[in-house]
Amino acid sequence: MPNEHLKDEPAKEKPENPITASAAGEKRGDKYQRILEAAVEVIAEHGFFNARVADIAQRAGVADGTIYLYFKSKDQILMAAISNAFGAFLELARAEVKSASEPRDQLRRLALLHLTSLGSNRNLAIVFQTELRQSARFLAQFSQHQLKQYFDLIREVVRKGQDQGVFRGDLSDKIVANCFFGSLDEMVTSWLLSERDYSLPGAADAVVDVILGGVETRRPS
Amino acid sequence: MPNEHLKDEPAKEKPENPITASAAGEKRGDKYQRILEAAVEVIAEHGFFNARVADIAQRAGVADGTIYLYFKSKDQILMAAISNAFGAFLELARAEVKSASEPRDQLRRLALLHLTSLGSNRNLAIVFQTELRQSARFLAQFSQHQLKQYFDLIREVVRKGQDQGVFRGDLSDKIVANCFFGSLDEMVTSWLLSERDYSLPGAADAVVDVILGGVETRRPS
Amino acid sequence: MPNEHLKDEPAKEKPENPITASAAGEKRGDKYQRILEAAVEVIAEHGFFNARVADIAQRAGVADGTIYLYFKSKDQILMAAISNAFGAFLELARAEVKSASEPRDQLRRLALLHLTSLGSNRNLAIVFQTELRQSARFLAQFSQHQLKQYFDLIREVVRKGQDQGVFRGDLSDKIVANCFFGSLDEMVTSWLLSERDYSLPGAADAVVDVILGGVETRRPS
Amino acid sequence: MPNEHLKDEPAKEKPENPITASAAGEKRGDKYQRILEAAVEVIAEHGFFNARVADIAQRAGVADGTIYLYFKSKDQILMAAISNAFGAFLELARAEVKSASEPRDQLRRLALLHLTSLGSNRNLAIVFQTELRQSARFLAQFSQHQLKQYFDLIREVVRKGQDQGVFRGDLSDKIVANCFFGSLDEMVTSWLLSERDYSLPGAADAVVDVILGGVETRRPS
DNA sequence: AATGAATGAGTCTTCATTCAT
DNA sequence: GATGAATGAAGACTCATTCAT
Repeated sequence: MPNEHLKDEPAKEKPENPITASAAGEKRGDKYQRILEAAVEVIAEHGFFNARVADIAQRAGVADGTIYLYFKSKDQILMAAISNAFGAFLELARAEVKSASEPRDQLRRLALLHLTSLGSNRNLAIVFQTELRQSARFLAQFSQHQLKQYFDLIREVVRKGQDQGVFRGDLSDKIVANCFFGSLDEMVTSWLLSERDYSLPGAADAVVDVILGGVETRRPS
Repeated sequence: MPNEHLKDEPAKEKPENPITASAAGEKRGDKYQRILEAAVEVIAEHGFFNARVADIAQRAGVADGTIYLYFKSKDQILMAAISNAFGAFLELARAEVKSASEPRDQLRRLALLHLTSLGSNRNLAIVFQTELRQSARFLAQFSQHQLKQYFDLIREVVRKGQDQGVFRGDLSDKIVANCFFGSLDEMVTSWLLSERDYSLPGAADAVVDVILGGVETRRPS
Repeated sequence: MPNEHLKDEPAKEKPENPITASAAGEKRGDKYQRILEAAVEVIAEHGFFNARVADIAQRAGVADGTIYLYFKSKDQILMAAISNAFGAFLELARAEVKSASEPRDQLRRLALLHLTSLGSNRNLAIVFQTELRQSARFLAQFSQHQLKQYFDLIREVVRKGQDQGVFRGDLSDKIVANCFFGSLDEMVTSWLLSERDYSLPGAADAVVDVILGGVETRRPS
Repeated sequence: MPNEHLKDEPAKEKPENPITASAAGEKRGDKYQRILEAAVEVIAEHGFFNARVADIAQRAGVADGTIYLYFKSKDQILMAAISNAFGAFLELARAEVKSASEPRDQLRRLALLHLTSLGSNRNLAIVFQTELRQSARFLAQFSQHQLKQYFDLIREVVRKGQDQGVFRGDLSDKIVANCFFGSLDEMVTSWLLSERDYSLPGAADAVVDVILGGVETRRPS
């Protein structure tokens, strides 16, 4: 488990695929991971509904039938891929929160992690941005559970900030979390649709600036 | 109905489904619209890929084959439905911007329109939140064009605010627009996934508060 | 054609496929029947589990998908084919019973009908002999219902004969019906497995002779 | 080979599974038999075509691949199971015939054996009633051979009875054998489809009564 | 213009069989 | 001999699209 990643800030110095990387580790053998990775690639390329199981198998270098030794159905592959990757991300996010104690700092780190993680794995980003919502509705279990945990993590930080008086107390923590997540999410989306000629993590500060600016209590100059 | 929000803005006095409503007008006859509306309903219910053309036809009260007198393919239906609805929304958004002159006011109005429009038509909201991104990738033309116009509208307001000195000049207008749109977008998404037991437009002020708070130049107290 | 077997039994003067024939009549259009007939042919040839839907479609002269406009599943085709044919046979059997009043005569006629019907349509006979029992277990509804009615018809005749004193009263009507049906059934099976170089209806008298001989009350010579 | 079962008549006092029992004997080792028995169970439960080799393997407590060390194919398993069981039954039947000399007595014993054997092993009965005919057509060699031998045995008894003048000479021995076998066969089938709340061997006398009654020469009272 | 029966290409999934260990 | 993971061929079924009426 690649969680020993950051004391101070070194995490951002080696940001390649923090999510996928942590998913490795031979869980259920090599093929399980290969299929999962192939699935993310193919789904990113064609979208879930246009992705053929045969393509995933081929890209994973296994026979079609082998897929079904590891997954019950095509749906399950998507679920597993998202859940797997998001679960890893969630761990990182929690570690990130723990690695700091000041709420503003914590949000800043979360934002950076969010953009770094997705910015370093385009395929995963695509799956997250386009398939996650689909699955949220149709394969409903997922987002209700894991995504909510991410939100809860953000909300906790917000509430702590409010308790400490560094964040405005007149805002719903839920709305703040929505703005925070939504802003980051949209950054990723627009980055995906763009030529991706700029650094996504590089925009983290600006985004945090905006959100924190609206959330912080005004310090009389 | 979250409409009693403004005093002297006649435009919003008939806000029920501002998007869909404006799409009416017998374009290419009654059936065209009926099919479009049926498509939004069915797609909202099952998702684009699980929506069957036969279902759309049935809900529209026409024969399967009739669909193809009006649309070239299933893809075209989704495109048209989104484009149609979004085009109407875009008009409203432009009118909203014109109806005010102060940038902060303009953003406030846009936010309210955004949340009111989607908050008053659940089906359309679903299609926007879940299918729009898919289509952005697969039926690519759309978002590149119409969604960009919406973004550009926001960015213009932001830039104007920066020029006038009411918004911080050190922020990229694009990033601000992303935060603005992303926040609203996430509000809608979380509202859809929730029990929808609260008023979406009612949250507009809070969202604008956060974003504007981070964007406005700090007035020395 | 084994039809010239009887002098004064008008019912049997047009016995070509009494079962299938009566099933005709454009029920649900031409294709429904064509598919059913094709199904019987293909199933007779390969057995139900080895029969491919595509083959049935081809033999019926329709597209694969067309099958599913008329039947819900492959199983349903078998069910329908058997039920359809057996229903028609059941009607004939009832008519046959009504056409005579003397129990021995009634059994004689039933036997002749049984052998004539299956003897004149080899494919149907195969399906009945080999697939009926399978379906009795797996598509259980059928035999529980229709086949039971045939048995009940036989048992009624037997009971009437017992009441009238022409049949031994010390035998269970169920066992007698089993012997009667089983004997006929086995005649068909062995005929199917043989070269079919003899007339099946021609054996009716002998079978009835044996069964009746064992069932009749002994008339003192 | 447990065939030393009857001197006079005790055979019927311990009728549990005469067929299966005789099949034992470590032919080609323990696993061969275990697989055969598992096959009968699984096939009885699901039917041959719905029975998976993996299920048979599991029930036999061996690995999937092991099956193929003992059998060439799935078809071969069915063939072997039926052949094995029927071969044992055939031996019993021959012994039964030898154990008596009077034709009527011989038929009576055969009937009792038939009903006892199948009545004491439901799974085997199912396989015989439902799969035997299938295999008769598709795995053709079998019934043409073994089943024919059983028929021939019956026919010999019948012919001997005719020669001795105890059976009517005007009946085809084949037809009589068909009636005899068919009646017994149907008894088993109807017993299987019923709740099996009655004793199958208990019906032997009645069946023999009917058949013999129709076959015996009438003794002038 | 409208219909809706018909089409048939496309794909997920199963499972008998193999073979490296 | 024994295993069981892996294979991949095969087939039922769906549904967007067409076209004769």
